[in-house]
Amino acid sequence: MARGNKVSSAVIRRLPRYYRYLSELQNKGTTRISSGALGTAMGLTASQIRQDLSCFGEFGQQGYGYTVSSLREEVAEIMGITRGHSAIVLGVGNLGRALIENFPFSEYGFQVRAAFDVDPKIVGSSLQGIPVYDVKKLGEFLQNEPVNVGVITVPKQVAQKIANELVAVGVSGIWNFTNVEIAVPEGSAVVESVHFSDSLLALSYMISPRGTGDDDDEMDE
Amino acid sequence: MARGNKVSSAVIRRLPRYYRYLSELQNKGTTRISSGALGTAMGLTASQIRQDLSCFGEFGQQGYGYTVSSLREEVAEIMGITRGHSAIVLGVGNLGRALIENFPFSEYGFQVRAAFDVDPKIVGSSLQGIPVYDVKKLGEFLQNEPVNVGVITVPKQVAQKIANELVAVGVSGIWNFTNVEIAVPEGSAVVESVHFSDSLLALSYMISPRGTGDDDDEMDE
DNA sequence: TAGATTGTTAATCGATTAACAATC
DNA sequence: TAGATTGTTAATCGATTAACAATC
Repeated sequence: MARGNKVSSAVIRRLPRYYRYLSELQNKGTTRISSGALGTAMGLTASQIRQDLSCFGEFGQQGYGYTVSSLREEVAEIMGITRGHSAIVLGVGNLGRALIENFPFSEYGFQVRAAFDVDPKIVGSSLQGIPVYDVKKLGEFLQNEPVNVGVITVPKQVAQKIANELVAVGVSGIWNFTNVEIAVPEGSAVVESVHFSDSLLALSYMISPRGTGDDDDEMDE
Repeated sequence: MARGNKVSSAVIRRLPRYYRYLSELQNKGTTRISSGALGTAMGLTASQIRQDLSCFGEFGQQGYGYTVSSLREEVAEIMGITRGHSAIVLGVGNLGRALIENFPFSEYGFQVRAAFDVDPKIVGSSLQGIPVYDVKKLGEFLQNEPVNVGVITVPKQVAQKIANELVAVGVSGIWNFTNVEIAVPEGSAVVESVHFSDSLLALSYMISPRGTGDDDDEMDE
């Protein structure tokens, strides 16, 4: 077990996929699986799966494989799902509202504590039981109730400004949905961005006659 | 110039970022840039940038660097922005509506032709001038007006079903926003997924005490 | 026990970085 | 011309795959 070593970004990005497949297997009633079978299902090699898991410990049994439910729980633990994260949503436009109303934060261990906006028409209301406050009250709110993650769904013009405020009060993660690169001081918060446009442009490349791409089959299909 | 070779996924994923930075530089009025300066701005090495670009041609000039506007155009061309893609949106819930109303498809060369839903309350209406049809009319619509990309924002239970219909009528790309893996027959359509949950779970890992991660600084900041 | 499958070490492959001749 | 910077080839680094002893 090569624990303690730095875990590469490639491995971190595969963890949620493992979790997704393991959850699916569990729902189907499958109780055990080998690295070989999981690899076939996911389009990865058995070697890679065993290598990936070995970053975190020993979860299998020789001659048997892995118990689906317990491996799933281990992966959940590794990713920090059980850590009881709290979050706030900055910007209750279409996207912010879509996330609050439809995205199952709690399934991933996050509790949304509040949302913030500038529009007086929605400030004071609540969505799914989550109160919407004036963004001016952000600092005040965070002083009383520290949160781990800020979800940025504001217009891109104010994204960096909001990020600065979040960093100032010591948020540890920023989940950024705007199409700009958020800059934070070295070692302050971690920024994870969902860049819709990057994704669409990659797709555009891949469907353009010349760029059928080599890989990527490894992802889909 | 190593043209004609297969372009790796890593390179394809960086193209949109190049485009983003070049657009920003252009907006700032910067007319020329060297691979060194661009690398510093983006957190990449000059070598990598030159290596990446060399997959597609020669765009610079020794002793000078690159002309921002023309490199930007070249990258746009490479990604297929100028190709005049058309798209339809499947599912006009919160997220579908958020995309239609806020995401600048046209900026990336996509024209949204129609949206589809099952809800009789919205079927027949239009958003931003885009008509919402009954999903039953999907096949009929596509016969008369072929589109390149289907954007899937339906509930995940029906995602695969919709994907099958899209593939059946020969769509070349699927932009999937549901939290499931879409399966398509080998060599039919390209699937590009925006997995919100994968992103949030990666963030969860990174903010969890043990998993401050090694890399990723290479991405943010 | 025999067969299966793990965790890990070694080999391979690919991607990133460094170096440098060409040249604007 | 001298300095800067490209495109490309070679060197390094890291990630994936293969192999295999350990063992359930």
